[in-house]
Amino acid sequence: MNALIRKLQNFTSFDREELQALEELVGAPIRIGRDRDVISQGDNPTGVNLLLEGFAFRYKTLPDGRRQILGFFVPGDICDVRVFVLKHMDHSIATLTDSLVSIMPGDRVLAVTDTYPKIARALAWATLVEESTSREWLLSMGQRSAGERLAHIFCEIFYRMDAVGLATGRSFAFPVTQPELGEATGLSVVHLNRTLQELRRRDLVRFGGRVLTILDLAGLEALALFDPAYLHLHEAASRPSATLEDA
Amino acid sequence: MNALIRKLQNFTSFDREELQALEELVGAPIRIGRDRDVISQGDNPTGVNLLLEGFAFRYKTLPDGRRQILGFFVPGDICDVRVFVLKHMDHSIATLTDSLVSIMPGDRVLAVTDTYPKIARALAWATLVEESTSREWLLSMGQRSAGERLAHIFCEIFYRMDAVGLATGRSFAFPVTQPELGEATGLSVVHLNRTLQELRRRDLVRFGGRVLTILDLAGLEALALFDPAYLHLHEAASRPSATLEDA
DNA sequence: CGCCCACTTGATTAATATCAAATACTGTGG
DNA sequence: CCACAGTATTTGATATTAATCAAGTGGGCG
Repeated sequence: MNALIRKLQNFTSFDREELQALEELVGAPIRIGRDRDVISQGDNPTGVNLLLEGFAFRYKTLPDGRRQILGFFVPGDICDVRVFVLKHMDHSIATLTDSLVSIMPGDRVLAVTDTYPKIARALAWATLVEESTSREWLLSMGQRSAGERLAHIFCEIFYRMDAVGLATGRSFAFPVTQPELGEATGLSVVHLNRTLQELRRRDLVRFGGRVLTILDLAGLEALALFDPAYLHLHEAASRPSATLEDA
Repeated sequence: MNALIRKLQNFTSFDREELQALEELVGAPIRIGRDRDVISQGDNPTGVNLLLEGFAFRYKTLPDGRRQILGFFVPGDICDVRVFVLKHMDHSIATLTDSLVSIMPGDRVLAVTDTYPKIARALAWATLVEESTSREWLLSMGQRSAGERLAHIFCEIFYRMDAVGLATGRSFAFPVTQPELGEATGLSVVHLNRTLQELRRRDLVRFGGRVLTILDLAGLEALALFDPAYLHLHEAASRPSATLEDA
């Protein structure tokens, strides 16, 4: 079963027919090497990108080269379902590792969401969760200290990896380098390194060789002021009023 | 003509029937006083909020009281069309001044978007612009210095006010206090104040008495590394492939 | 009048960036 | 397998940015 389905099942459950439709939505996967753009700022988006395997991130740059990582993609994540409406991408998406990406043709997505309202709603949920995550990052950048910020990212990735079944206990692949973590937290590499060492020294995490292990989840969450509510996991969609899947 | 229509016309044009439908979508306005929540974190969203008059902002708080302003609303802005899908608001929206807000019932929005695909697409555009803005803010918080950040917010608000016809030359109402600007930029009040004084000293802006005047737009944009592309203004939607208004 | 803010200034401290350099690690060509 | 180049990680020293502390001014409002 693919990671997208697994992820959407955090929101709702699907019957056999819906599962079939979702499976068929995912087209031929494309292999993309490490550190390559999946789609670049300025491009005219033609399809909906889905990350099947590997890791990726969204980023934006300033004309002088400064780069900010806006969020990470783990398997099952979608690069914005309605990206079509705009003529030009206002940011880029790049791989962190060799990845398997599927480009879902827009008309196919449209057909499936027209036929299966529950799928439409689940995709809308995925988009809203991403927006919510982006808001939480903004809160982090503006108000959390370096240590809180880093701890918060670690907590988030853990919950997200766990939600798609990719965590082994409290350990999981997180193939990000320290320069990249610096760009995600808005810290210089040097300061990020020292901040990370502090988390290690406090026995909160182990991080090295592309694997992150959370040694003390409660402690890490407390430091980060982490509240998983913003990820909207396990929100069974039972509200009849939640029918606005198409706006 | 209301500000919502004016705003959506940055994306597309409407015929008489569509204009009528849009007018009817906007229900009885509700007056809300200054510094009050329009909707609060944890609330179950019941309708789509539209700001007709006044100013508001989206914010999120940490348990210890630190608050981050995530973005500003100017007249015509919508507080996320698909907010229904989620059970609980993950952030709050509050007024900056006495405001006029209309709550559009979800089923009415649904009916109109079902009947008028162009309206559906325009609303999707509005949502995507907001997400794009949120990403630009994240870039600002992570990579721009204090001065660049403040200049960038000033540029953004100017373009947005201008787009809904609320700027007089390069002057417009921006009734935000310095403590609030501090929460928007992630700076302490003291540092924000000094940063603002620096912009004044360089004759880039005049700001006081709730009115912002941009004295040197080119200079302010250069300092902020501002590129209005992320606001996706004047993007006439002519692409036939842009039919995914409902996902 | 008196209080609560908003705004401002100065002094000091804390957080973070920058500069410089050494050590490891990774993949590549020979 | 080894040498090498290019990163990534780490450390120390210093500079810059921004927060905090403290206090004073001024406006709006009950």
